[in-house]
Amino acid sequence: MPENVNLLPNFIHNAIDEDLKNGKYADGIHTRFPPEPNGYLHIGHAKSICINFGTAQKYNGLCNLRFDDTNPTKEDVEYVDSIQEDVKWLGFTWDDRMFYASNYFDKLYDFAVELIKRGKAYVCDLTADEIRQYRGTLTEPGKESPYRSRSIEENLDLFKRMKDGEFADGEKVLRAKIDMAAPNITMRDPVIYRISHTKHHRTGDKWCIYPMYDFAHPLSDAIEKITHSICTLEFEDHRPLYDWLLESLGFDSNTRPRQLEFARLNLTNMIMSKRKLRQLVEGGYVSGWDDPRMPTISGLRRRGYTPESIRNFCEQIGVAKSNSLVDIAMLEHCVREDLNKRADRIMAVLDPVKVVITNYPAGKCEYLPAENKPNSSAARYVPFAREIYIERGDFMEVAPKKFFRLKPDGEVRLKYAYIIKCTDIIKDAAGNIVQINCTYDPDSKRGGATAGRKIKGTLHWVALTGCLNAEVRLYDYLLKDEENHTEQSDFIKALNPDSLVVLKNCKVEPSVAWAAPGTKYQFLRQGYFCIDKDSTKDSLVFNKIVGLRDSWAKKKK
RNA sequence: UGGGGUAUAGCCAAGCGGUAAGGCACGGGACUUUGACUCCCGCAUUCGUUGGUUCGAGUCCAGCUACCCCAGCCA
Repeated sequence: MPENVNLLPNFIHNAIDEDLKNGKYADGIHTRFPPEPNGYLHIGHAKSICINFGTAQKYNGLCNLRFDDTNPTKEDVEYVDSIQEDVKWLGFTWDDRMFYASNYFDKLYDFAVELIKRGKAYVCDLTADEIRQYRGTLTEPGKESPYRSRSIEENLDLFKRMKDGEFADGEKVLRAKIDMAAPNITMRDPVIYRISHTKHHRTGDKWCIYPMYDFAHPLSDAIEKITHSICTLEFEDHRPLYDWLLESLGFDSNTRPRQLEFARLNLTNMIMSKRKLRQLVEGGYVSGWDDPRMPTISGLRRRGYTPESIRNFCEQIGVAKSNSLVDIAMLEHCVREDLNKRADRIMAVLDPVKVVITNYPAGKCEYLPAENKPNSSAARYVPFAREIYIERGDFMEVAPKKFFRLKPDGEVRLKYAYIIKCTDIIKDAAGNIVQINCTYDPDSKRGGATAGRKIKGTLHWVALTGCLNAEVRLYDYLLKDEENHTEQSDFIKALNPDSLVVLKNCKVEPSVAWAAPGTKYQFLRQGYFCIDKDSTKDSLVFNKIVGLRDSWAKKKK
């Protein structure tokens, strides 16, 4: 069952409504998500996926998954597998409609031949360098290739020989014959087929010529009967070519696909370019494509993000044409919102300091009932004993005015347990606090005579008895700067050196002992955490997904 | 003085000639055995700018400005 995405009203839907009103696309709306299998999908692709699948859903139409694999020098099967996994994980299905542009190579070849027959394409012998020179500049028109006026017969013959492998890479190309003086550079006789004696990951050695995106894409769309071909803004200049091709090959304007362009997603503090992400992986700056700091779908999944939260994020940011930089806080809000509803609450102490409750009997252990979730009556039992750990940051020897936590002679409530009072502290030779002694109020447990006493602060804790040792990995943004305007070459210098902090001495309550990797929890008062795939039952590893909102931390600033 | 786009709050973003939605962020308050959650309240006399049309303009027209994209045999 595909999940629903409820996109906000947007210009794409307005355009579709208009088309429908004008009697176009009477057979229904059909979109496609067309990744090139040359890298892992990231949150920006998630936006595109939600738009394409979400638009199809809204109009009771269909959305295909299509691998845009027209450049074998850059593509690999490793990526087609991960892309499928990621789209599925996000909650979408393509049923039996998974296609490859490479499936259409025969048809595409025939279309090219047809174009030649119609006098709208020619084989050009200019070198890549010469083509560039002939193209002109932004302000000056190009000039026509000397090969532009070859006869249809000669073009047909040459193109077939290109296909048959008679020429070396780069020796010849097939070009659309449009207008070398066009103000739009895309229309200055664009290359539509190039020679590349490269093995393709799907078609093997069958082909030594491969179609260019500008040729393959509109025709693949037409072959699949796509109605709305949604892509990003940088392809806006290519739309005239998209239309020119379909027009030139005689596709009916009432049913042929229409290209619509939206602004790609940018997020503050995030690296989104495929090339930079690859550089992070290959340079060892992160542990892989699924490093929890990566904006990849696999990274977010490992970090502990849920598909629901990502879909919801994509709904909330909207779809428009203005370049935007979305605050990462928006994404974080979406995970918190989702996890707040579903994550079990547990107690874990990340930076432990020992507390001894001096009037609590040695050797005694109580199992206290604790809620798992706000809306669940099911309870777990957490052991309580004379010696417990609390968070080092929850004690201050000299505390500021509004510090509701433990301080000398101060009282604090232990969540699910008793009210304790700090009586004295023990330090080592260097002056570090190694132990805090407290007394407890035996009647202050839930249901007890003094349970209702108003105590401002409540702390989480873990008893030494039965507690689990864990490693917790804390993540921060890969980029400290909100805006990522660094150049390709030096963005590495802008990386946050503290994006990963590993805590090895964390103490977790025993209830999580058998939890599987991927399980998400709220560590009370701290944030949401997820068991990492590196975790074993002997050594637990948690990823911090996102912290709880923290008005105290804000106040301290 | 090539072409194509985009400008509405700190960040996204609705708005389609009738008097500025919503979310995030932020600030204040209530509640609280999570300084969380939840709930209230506040947050654009004004829509890049200047003119024009109109009873009425963020919406229509003209000029100006700023920013983004395009000169791969990448997608």
